[in-house]
Amino acid sequence: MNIGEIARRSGVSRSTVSYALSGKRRVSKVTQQRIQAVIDELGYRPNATARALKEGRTRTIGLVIPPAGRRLTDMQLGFVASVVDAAGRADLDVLLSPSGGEHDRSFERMVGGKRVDGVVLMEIRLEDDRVTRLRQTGLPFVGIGRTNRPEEMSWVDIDYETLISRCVHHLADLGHRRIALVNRSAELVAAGYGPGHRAQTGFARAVAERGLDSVQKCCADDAQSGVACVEALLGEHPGLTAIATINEAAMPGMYRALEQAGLAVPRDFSVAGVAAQHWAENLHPPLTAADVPADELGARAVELLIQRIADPATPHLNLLLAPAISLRGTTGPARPRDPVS
Amino acid sequence: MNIGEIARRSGVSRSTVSYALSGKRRVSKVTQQRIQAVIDELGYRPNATARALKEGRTRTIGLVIPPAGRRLTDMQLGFVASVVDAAGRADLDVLLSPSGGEHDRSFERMVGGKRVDGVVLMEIRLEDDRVTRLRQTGLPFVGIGRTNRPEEMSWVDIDYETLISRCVHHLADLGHRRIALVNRSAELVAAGYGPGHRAQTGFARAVAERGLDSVQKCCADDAQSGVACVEALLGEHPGLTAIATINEAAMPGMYRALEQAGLAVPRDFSVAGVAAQHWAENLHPPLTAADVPADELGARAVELLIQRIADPATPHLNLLLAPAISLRGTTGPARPRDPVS
DNA sequence: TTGTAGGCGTTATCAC
DNA sequence: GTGATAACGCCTACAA
Repeated sequence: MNIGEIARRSGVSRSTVSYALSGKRRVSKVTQQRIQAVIDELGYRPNATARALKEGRTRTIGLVIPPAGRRLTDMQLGFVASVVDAAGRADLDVLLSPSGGEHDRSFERMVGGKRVDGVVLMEIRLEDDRVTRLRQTGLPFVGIGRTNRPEEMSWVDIDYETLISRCVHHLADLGHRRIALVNRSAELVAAGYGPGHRAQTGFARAVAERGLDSVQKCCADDAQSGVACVEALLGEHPGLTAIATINEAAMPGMYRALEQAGLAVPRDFSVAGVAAQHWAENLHPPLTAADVPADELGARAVELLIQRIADPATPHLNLLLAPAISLRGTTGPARPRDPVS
Repeated sequence: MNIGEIARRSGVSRSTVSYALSGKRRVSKVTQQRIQAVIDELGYRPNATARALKEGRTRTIGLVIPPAGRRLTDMQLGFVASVVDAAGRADLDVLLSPSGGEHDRSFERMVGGKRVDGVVLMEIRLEDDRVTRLRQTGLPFVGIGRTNRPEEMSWVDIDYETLISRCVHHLADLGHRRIALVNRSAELVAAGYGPGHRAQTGFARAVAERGLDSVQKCCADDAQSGVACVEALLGEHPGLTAIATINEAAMPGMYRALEQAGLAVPRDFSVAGVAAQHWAENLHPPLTAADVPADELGARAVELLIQRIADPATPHLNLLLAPAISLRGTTGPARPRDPVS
């Protein structure tokens, strides 16, 4: 079932059918109707592959997500959902590539094989081979996140450095003197994951500015690791009264460990973080956090990408968000731990 | 940059380059190396679109997920992850289509435009237009879930009817006489969502077999709705001592409502359900539940699909899983509520 | 061992 | 207002 068959049955040429469909050339009303009748009868739809070959574009964007095996955080999920949603609104399809490091087969198929018109890249590292590869091919792409040389690409990102710094200042304002940073997983940070490093930077800066005692810890992205992490922190640092974190997925476990240690939040212990708005609101208790508008970010990334696809010569655009901290009741005045009971 | 360019620079014909690449014909060592050198130098990769057009297949499968706007449950997420993972292992790419009802544009592009070699369908309804459409086009597809006429398609599914029935029997064995079923959202059930209906059936059957008092309630897929749902149940049914549920996403809220009502689990109130294994284990407290192996299910769906793509005449295969209930401590002997305090 | 040529299904240019 | 025809880039009979 192809355009030739429709043409034959309608008694016209293939080009006429094509034009009847696209409207790029006037077609007489009668032939138009005759063609439409045949199309409806046979349920014909143009072959997208042939069209893509002819037009030189696939009307598809690639979405590179963290590699298989790792569970997506709520924020990442929000990115994916909003990218897919925004693409759909623009009648673009989304091809998924779960790939992390270099030489990933699905990534290479997508990029090398020109399967997509552009790419949205998630979980970018400070040095990122995928960015290098994409720049080399000239395929339009937009990062949700950025590398060490952000001026070389288009991206949207969260200003983790500023946000974690604000968390620390907020906690310091409440009188906390010993604060811990709970980061993402050690592997991720070791691999040069941007937010992990920038959170460290912002934390270190704010802690220095306020002259606080501090400790940093990496923690895998799950509840159990959150429990272990906080247990360790409490054990090793008796004076600790507050945590700042960018690790959403570990939060439920962190709460649990505090509870089991007999520490009430925010009476005995404060927690502030950076998290997807939806997630922060639905935690129990709701987390005082810089609310990352994950949905908006994905949509903006797609907008930028569509722009770059339309005109690859567009200068690179960036969007660095530093959403305000929403107070939700997990932070309060510092109170020494282990009071003489 | 195409195969002709490589051929020209290597001083051979296009077919020789093609054969050098595919290995389907012997090529002398010297030409082989000359060609390879040029390819490496220019970084040539065959155009996937052209290849797809020629070969009549795209090496891509479609994955139809619940429509945008709704958040995926942990189980659905597990399906997506395992489908993507399994597809990747078979060097297949995954095209995403978030579409629910009928006449969805992205679904129609995917199916009508022959953008994929086969489709994995999620969240199937008892009567499902997408299934009708796929059957009509003849495109191979596999459901994660099944319609009213399961013999007409290939699918993998969870036997919610049996599992909820087992939950009820388990609770009845513990002495519970008044049990509630917390279902998925009213919209989903009204739309003919299979698991919702089959859970009702299994619940009704088991309740009748054991002569129990019962109540069924729909609940949206989020924590807040879980709170509201359980509050309503406790208020309207003072004798209630146990809940059976298939609503993962509402679980945290259900726990919270019980806690706020002063009911300890499992001492004062029991909960059993059907949930992704990963989710049940990580709830706090871990949920006594029939552990759905979401990862396996997605992988099996892809296996079936690959089989159907290879040979569309394969008879339909099914896989109906009824995993055992893992006791994790949210169910215990019935104890009357509102004891004279 | 290599080259020639046709065709996958579509769009768009040119001609009538 | 409509038709013939040449691409798009690749694969693969068929020929040499």
